[in-house]
Amino acid sequence: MKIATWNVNSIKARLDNVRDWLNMAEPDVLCMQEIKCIDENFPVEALEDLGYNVAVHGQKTYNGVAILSKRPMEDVTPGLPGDKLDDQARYLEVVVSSNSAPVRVAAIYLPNGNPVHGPKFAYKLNWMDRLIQHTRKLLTYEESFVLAGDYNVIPSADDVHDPKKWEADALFKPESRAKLYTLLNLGLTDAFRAHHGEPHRYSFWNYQAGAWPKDHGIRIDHLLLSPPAADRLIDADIDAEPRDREKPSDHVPVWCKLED
DNA sequence: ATGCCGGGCGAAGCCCGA
Repeated sequence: MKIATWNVNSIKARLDNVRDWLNMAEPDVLCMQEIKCIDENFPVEALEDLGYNVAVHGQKTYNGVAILSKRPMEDVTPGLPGDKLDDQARYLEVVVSSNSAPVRVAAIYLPNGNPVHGPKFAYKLNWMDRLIQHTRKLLTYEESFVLAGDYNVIPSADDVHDPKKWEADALFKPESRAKLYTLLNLGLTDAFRAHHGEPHRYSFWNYQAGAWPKDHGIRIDHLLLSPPAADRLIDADIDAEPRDREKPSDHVPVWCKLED
């Protein structure tokens, strides 16, 4: 089962690119972030025509996540628990059926957190605390799950072209990285890193300053696997090809393959 | 380069992203 994550930066602006990639890569599941539309405006029919079931948790203008799955989805649950006042659409969880054990899949759009001196950074760290708490609960089920998304956290200096330039940024601040490590240290596996030790592989390149042709990127899109899912991990990679297309997203898809 | 692109909103120019 191939499971992918991609911050598409507006599904309306990216529909053609998304369709092309789905046809080429043929993932069983795609978690999308920053769809930037309300549920009613999500192109459900266009994606159903490609053979996908669709689950959407959108909002107007900003954020928004969605999950496409060729297999049936159950227990579709929008929203990260832990703060009833949080109205930002950044989390969607489903259970995807499989030939063996089903896989719980979450689409995650973790807050950016900049600027670091202010409420946005506090919101990011609090959101990560909620994700850690929720993950603790999921782990008690002892099942396969994949937390897939735009984490807006650079794990290490190997995951950024110029660590110095990013050291004061919310994506690379020690506080953000510490929370990511706390999450990983619960027993999760970074699917890409499990298959790739090489440094300087990126999932995001800024639109500005020729970041893509100069390969000035960062790795911030991750698939984090529970122990039973990690036992089923066959392969994982970043597919940078869509960044070279016309009207690209600034992020590219990251995927993993699990035994069915 | 704390805004160089790019998208939403809405119909100009601001907000936001990472």
